[in-house]
Amino acid sequence: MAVREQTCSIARSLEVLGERWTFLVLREAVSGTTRFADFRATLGVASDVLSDRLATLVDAGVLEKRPYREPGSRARDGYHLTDAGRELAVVLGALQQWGDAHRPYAPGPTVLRRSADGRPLHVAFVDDEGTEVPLEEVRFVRTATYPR
Amino acid sequence: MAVREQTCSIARSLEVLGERWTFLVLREAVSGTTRFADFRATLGVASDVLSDRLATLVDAGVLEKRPYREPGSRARDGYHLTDAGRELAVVLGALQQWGDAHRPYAPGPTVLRRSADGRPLHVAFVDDEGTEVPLEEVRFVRTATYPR
DNA sequence: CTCCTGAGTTGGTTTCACCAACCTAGCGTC
DNA sequence: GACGCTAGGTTGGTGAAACCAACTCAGGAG
Repeated sequence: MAVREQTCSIARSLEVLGERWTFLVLREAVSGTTRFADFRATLGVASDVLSDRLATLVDAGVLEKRPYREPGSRARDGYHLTDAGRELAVVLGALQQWGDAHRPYAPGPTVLRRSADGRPLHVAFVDDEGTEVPLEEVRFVRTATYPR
Repeated sequence: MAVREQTCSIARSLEVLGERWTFLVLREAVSGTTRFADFRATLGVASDVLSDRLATLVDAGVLEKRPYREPGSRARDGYHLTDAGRELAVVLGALQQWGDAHRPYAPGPTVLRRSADGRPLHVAFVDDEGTEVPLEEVRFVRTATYPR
């Protein structure tokens, strides 16, 4: 990846999120995981890589370290989502719904998203009044200078 | 990344999309790029890597090769989005909006999404009636066995 | 003071991205 | 019909990054 500062906001997002394991770490974080050992156990990621990814995410303000103390144990740091991190739920939701639709898995969709009242949700483009806009009506428009 | 089949749909998406450059290739594809040389020129990616990524995306049914013929030139293959590929616009939109919000770039947001009528759009969770649902009301629920 | 456990760090191996150079149709040109 | 040009790759070598196993380090438990 080029080192120069990226004008494209997708590229800038990927500077933080684009490394191997990062989205999976965030998936775990969104579903409540906060401890190093729990990330490691559920993901099966090598500890040096996990250590690096957590540090990158903390640097970027996606996660924050927060000390906790298990009774009868010394103080340790847990990793908690910041507001910026919580907003990544939209990206994760979009990835999940695409995977459910286009990377089929014999046992069927394994994870669903539901609101607090239990109704099914999906991720979509929405106009400024909060109403879904179908994909065919969406255009990507470039408004400024573009990389390279 | 583990080789075994992933039960998580996010992980399954990332098997196809999670390599370096893939999202940037798709960003270009969504904005109309179809030719090898054009991907190369706008992204600055090495040709062997580009070749590999395009092949992966074709294999996964995200892109399809379609022959074209420039007048006075031989037939070549262009790379065009399939329906599955077009649906990735939601993921790209979500990444872009997060980058605009949380990875600031001095000149300000560089790319906006607008519908055909020019109104601004964003990406969000939506209920089954097509109405936006605020993030705080969204829960990720696991409905089946989970990796590891 | 020894053992255990969580949270990493360190060292060696394999994979992958990067770069430059090369290949290969087919077309236009002479 | 040989010659060069161009798009779309492939090949070979190098350095970084992921992977794995082993080790460290701090504090509490016994």
